[in-house]
Amino acid sequence: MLKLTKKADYGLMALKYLAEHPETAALSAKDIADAYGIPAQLLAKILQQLTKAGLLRSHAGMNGGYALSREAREISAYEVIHAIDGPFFITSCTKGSKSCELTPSCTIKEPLARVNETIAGVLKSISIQDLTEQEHPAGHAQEASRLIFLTL
Amino acid sequence: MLKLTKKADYGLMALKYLAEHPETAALSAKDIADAYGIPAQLLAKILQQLTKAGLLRSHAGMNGGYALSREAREISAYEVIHAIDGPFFITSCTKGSKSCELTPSCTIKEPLARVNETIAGVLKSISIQDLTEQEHPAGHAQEASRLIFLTL
DNA sequence: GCAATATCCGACTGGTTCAGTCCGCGTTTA
DNA sequence: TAAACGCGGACTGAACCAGTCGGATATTGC
Repeated sequence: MLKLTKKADYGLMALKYLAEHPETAALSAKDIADAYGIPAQLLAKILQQLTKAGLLRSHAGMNGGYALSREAREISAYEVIHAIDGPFFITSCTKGSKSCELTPSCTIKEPLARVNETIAGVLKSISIQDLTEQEHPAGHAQEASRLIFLTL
Repeated sequence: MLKLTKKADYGLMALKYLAEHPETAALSAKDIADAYGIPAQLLAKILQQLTKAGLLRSHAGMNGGYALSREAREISAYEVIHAIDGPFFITSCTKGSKSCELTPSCTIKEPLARVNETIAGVLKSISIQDLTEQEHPAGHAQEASRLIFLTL
């Protein structure tokens, strides 16, 4: 449970790959898929979703492909996941669902909603750029999580 | 995506209910299920899992049922979720899986593993007791998440 | 213009997981 | 002894995920 779908994984990998190859004008879905050994057609659909969400710019035709629409530092992991898997909620019933109004049961939801926001905040603080800096050099992400642990 | 299973939800609700009724020696699965309007047989299985995990104490026979095996403050949401849904990982391939060793693809995993730990840390910091204090009175959880947002 | 290379998009399938149910067994107490 | 309760395996239907197929459209190079 609580795991990313493979699609979201692939999406993050693809964006990271694009961030690592800024010199090329555009990379095709097949290029990226081959680099990681993932199904090309599946990745293609994912990249289409990311394009529709405005995270990528696409270009059809020969030598076409995809490129980041913003700087890698300006794209958060949260945006990627959200674009692919849709809005996520830890609570199984979102506000407005009937199942919870009938039974005044879910007093649990309030604290969990706060957890949800916390997780979203963490994901928003991590950029594609952070993913490319696989080594320790005190990126945003690492500092943040260290601080979090100190405060808990 | 990234949502708790209903089972985990039910488990948290049940523990919260038990924490709110410390005077009674034991509550049956049916009692709790009726209180929240959830399927009794399903809840029963969940409570059994929590018992096996050591979070609850069970007592068979008439007037039997379940009771917390520790103080509500000493039981974390993480333990409950872990007991019901098993260990969770954000990354789709855990360490040791073959699919990732073949392709040296997953340089993404390291940062995501850190996110995973962060989330686990947040869940560990929330106790059943915190769930019962639905109002604001500056419980652990709230303070923690406020600090997190400041640091990010 | 034509063919190759791309993105784009809907439909489909097989597999897995989740939610929930059924049923029989062991245990405790009145 | 019978009722109330926990225990645990097996099963079903529904939903979702991963991946594939097929075709339409756009762009480029020759």
